[in-house]
Amino acid sequence: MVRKTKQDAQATRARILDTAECVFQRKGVSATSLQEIAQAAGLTRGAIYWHFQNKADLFDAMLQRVVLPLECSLEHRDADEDTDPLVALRCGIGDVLAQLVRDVQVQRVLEIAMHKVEYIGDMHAVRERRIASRDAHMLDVERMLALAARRGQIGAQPSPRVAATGLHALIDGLLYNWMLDPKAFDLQVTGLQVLDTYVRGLTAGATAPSAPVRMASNAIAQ
Amino acid sequence: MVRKTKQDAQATRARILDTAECVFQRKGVSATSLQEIAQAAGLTRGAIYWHFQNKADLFDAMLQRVVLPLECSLEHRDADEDTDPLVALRCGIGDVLAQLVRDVQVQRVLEIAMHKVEYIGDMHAVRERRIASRDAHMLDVERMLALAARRGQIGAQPSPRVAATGLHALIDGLLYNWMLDPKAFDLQVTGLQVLDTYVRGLTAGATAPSAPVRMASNAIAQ
DNA sequence: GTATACATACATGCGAGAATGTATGTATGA
DNA sequence: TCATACATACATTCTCGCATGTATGTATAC
Repeated sequence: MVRKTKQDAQATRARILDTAECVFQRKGVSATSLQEIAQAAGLTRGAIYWHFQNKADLFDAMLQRVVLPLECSLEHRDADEDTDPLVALRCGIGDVLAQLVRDVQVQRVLEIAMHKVEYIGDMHAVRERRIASRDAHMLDVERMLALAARRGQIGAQPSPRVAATGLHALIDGLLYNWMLDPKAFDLQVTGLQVLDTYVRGLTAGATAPSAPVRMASNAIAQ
Repeated sequence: MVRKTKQDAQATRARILDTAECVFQRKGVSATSLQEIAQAAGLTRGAIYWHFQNKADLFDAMLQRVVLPLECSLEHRDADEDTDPLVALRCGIGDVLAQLVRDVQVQRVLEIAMHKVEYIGDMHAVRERRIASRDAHMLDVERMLALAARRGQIGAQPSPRVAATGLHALIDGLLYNWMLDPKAFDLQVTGLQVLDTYVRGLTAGATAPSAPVRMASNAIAQ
């Protein structure tokens, strides 16, 4: 083949990532050779080794491409502090669920990250970043729950940290099980119902009368 | 080496499984060769091929050895129908958490099953059984929640199915995150607190006055 | 009791393939 | 002309599955 312009090269890079997503999802990360990805993308291994150091680097880039926007949308939600923290929380999570339901690419990458990769060796760095990302997100949630507690919207009984841990576990578990079998339940509907149930458990020990949070602003599209 | 008695052979088989657990945990399933397991166990590949058909068969046996007792303890809980279903639910989950905290072997296998294996190809059968097991357990939980709803202990608002899905997701997420970083939180304490919060969210819509379920019978051992 | 026959419980050796990383070739845009 | 963007070729290293070897337990016959 011939040398391309920089835009063409970026397109090639994107094509490699797109192809890798599909092959990884189908065969798992460790069972997929770079040769397979290259062939499926209509290239050779040389192209992959030009754009990425090795398979771990490729996997990392693939993950970042999807996860970064997702995290940004969450952090953006946390920004507004004048609004009701419980409403903000519900909206943020609702957005993530909605995005996941509608975006097939996010589904692919999340399925790979949860069920089609072994976090060892080269992937250890990826695992570390996963933990860091989780901690950051949990700190945000914890901060919002602490604010809600100060406002008397929820009780102080489970500490904000514990409450945040549970909330995060609930969402993680939902995603985990939905990825395992997407037709087992409706992620958006069930997810919001379950989330509301958990939050209702938190508001049970509230000092202030709890305003009905449900169905605030997350219209279930389509 | 020489031929052993049947008991010796069973010991060899167990040693292979024990060794496989450790190596799988350290290096991941797909990156572990049977040669490594054999060498770590002080044997050769011949021994492994005698006891197991291949790596998938070995992995399956390893999983069954730990999961089966765990499932039995859960189903045993579900048997008593005359007691309070919510109490029974809490005790059952509390038992599982306690067992997980105290048994290092269960921790190893669960970590492997969650983070160190890719569910594709040969492992697909394992994944299917994982789904089946989850469905069975969720049916049990759903049945108990339906009973609690009929008794007016919890509201009918989230259907038993949705409530069970959330409950299962909550536990799954807790285990998943704890396995990712065991020192992030105390599984037993946080787990029960979070579980109580969720159940409190269910009881919020109850018709009958809810008896305090907390601290019923799950003393946190040790 | 013991000799025989067979199954058991491994060890060892071999062949074939496949994946990785690197080194090198090559044609083009700038 | 030179760096870029790939393709191609090569050497090395594993791994798997099978086939075969071997020595012992075990049951049965006599």
